[in-house]
Amino acid sequence: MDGLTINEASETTGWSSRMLRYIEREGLIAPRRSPSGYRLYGAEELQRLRTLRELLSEHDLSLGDVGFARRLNDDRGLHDAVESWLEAAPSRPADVPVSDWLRFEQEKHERLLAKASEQLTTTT
Amino acid sequence: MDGLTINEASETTGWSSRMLRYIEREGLIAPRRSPSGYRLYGAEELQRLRTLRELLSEHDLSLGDVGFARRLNDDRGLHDAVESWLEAAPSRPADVPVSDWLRFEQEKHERLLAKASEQLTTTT
DNA sequence: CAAACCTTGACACAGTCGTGGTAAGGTTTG
DNA sequence: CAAACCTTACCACGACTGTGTCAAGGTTTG
Repeated sequence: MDGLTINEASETTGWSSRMLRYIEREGLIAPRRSPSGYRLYGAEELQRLRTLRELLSEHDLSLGDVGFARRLNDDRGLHDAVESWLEAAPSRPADVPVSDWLRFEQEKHERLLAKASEQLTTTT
Repeated sequence: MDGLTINEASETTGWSSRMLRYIEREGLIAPRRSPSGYRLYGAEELQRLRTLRELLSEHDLSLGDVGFARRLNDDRGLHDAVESWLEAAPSRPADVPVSDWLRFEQEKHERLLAKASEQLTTTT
């Protein structure tokens, strides 16, 4: 029997058995099965389970995020569609120079100040 | 005034003004602002808003998914981290040949059948 | 065969997502 | 200045996430 059962894997990885099944359903880590259907986690899966925990906490990701990244890797069509949409234009469009953007906040501030002093002086 | 205000953009894109603000907060489409802070949507943004709708429905994605894809594009460190985790091992490890995997269900089925007939014949 | 595992499926529950609405307050323009 | 916009911030609410627990039933092994 070369492989840990789900509860053994749970102990060495820190993931609850419930979460191990959940992770599998998300398509992230699917251990092989014994002839009777028991999950058998090998050294490789155990390592990946540990690094998965780090990946999530260090970059503030959800399991769904990683699952989506996997979809992007597996499905070229999806990857290209998303990629082309993203590249179609940056979130701050090219025709809006950074200077304008940065100036926005400042102008707003100035206007508010101007308005304020106006109202202080020209009390209608 | 070259640009539609949020409600005008809402009418031509189908997104509610509420969602346009939400989409902006997700980092997907940030229109430039008038000096007083009004959002001004240009032709490019309007087009992207329409294609965004298609992207989501055709590939069954969420706004969060696209936002995450954007993070992957913008943050090389994140991209590499996720990528290396994914490449570390396929969800169906190499040491589990497809044939084994496929055979699993069948064997399970056979075992169940065998068990059933056993119990029918050797009634304890 | 009984104890101690494993499996899938279902109920539960707090938290976040996607959406709408409302409130309090600037902006624009007749 | 009043109507009709816009802004941000908050409450609401169903649906999905992440997680636990329990139930009904197979597997393994002393």
